Amino acid sequence: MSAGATAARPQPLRPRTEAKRARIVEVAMLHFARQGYEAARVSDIAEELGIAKGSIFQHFGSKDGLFFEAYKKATRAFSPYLNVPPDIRARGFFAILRYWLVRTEHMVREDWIPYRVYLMGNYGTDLALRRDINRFLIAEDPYGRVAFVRFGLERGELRQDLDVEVIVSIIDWMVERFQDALLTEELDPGLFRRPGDVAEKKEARINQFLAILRRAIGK
Amino acid sequence: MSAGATAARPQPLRPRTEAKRARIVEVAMLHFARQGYEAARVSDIAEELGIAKGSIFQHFGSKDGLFFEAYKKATRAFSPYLNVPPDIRARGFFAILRYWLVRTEHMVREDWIPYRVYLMGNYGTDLALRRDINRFLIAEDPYGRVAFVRFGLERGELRQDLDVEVIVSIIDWMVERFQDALLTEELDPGLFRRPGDVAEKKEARINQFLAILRRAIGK
DNA sequence: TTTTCTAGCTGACTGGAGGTCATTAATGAG
DNA sequence: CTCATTAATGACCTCCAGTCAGCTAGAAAA
Repeated sequence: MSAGATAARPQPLRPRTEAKRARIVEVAMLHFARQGYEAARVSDIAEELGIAKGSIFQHFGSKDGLFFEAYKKATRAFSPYLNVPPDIRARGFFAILRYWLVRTEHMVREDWIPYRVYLMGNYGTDLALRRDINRFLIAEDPYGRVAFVRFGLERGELRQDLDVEVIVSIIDWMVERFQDALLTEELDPGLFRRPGDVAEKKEARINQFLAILRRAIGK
Repeated sequence: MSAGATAARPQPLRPRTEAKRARIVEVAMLHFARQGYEAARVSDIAEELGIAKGSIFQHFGSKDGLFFEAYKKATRAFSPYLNVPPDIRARGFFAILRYWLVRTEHMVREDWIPYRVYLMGNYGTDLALRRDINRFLIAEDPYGRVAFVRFGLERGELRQDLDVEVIVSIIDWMVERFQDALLTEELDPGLFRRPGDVAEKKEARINQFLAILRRAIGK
């Protein structure tokens, strides 16, 4: 455990080395996504790449370190909030949010590899790594959450009397809850009793969430 | 992995057996809390109890199974929402919530053993176990969240046009975020820049959260 | 009390995982 | 071509969850 992320690397690294690291992370992401953190085997990853297991440890220090890189790659693969079609953007903060909520489902299914790794990082790792992950999210803000909230504030759609962090936190929560619900459904369809009304219910949920959010943080 | 919780046990179990299970779970909780899931050793737990490691596996099937029992015990150790002094209760839903938010900090520090195990269950376990945990929370509702929300609805303090589940979900989120912030602070004091203003900031945060919540779900 | 039965306990054992390191190979600058 | 540095290898190590054949204690039956 202990994580500590990647080993320090002061020099800029040769390009070939960088390329190899990328290949390893790519395959690792797949294995983590398919099997979960525990069940993923470093030896399998090495075998699939046709390299020695030792190499992976040389590059990433530990399985934790490898996962952390995979997690970072996964989060970077997602589109920032403000990356939406111009017409949606023109309609403002809440329209953008709705756009992404509706999309979430597609993303979970289509782009499931980074998605699962991302979820594992949020829910499925030990507290030690979680700390590094928190740091990373604060430092990089990969989905441009802060910029998104600023956008809403500048357009006058959001209340001015709240800390930006608080608003960001609320957005996070909503999106996470939504993903969580989708994931749970996927893992355990029995939770949704009547399979017919899932779609409607989802639509209704989105509307409820957005309405709540408007009242909570909207002007 | 695979979890699957405890082995099936149709018979009611002898009292001595039940007592021993309880002792094991007790000690396990402590070890998990102190060392985290990964670092906790089943053999250490056995040694501390003066029993054979094999016995633990006989009782709980796996380390996962043991953790799940510890998690359940931890959650059951917490007080339900509605368990507050009468004068607080008389002041209604939001007063109760404030009461618990203010207490959270004490609880994290004083009652830290179940607390850490609880947090590990929420954040720090593999997705496989998370499914069991979700089921358990839905089935048992250990802190009486649903009853609490009903209380608020009956008093007319909450909007009638929202699903109970949605309100419960929002409450959960807020409490979790709060705990998370406290835990993060504990793990990494550097995140809070000026150490002096933490207390005030916390007070301010509680107020902000409650204000947001009132607008979001209050009548 | 004695015998029988069996749930529960034991602890040596295994398999397989992450991780190490001395050695070897590849790379690129001069 | 030479040499210094970086990367790759794979045999090896350690450690731990999980197993299992046999044993024990205590309750029920005789």
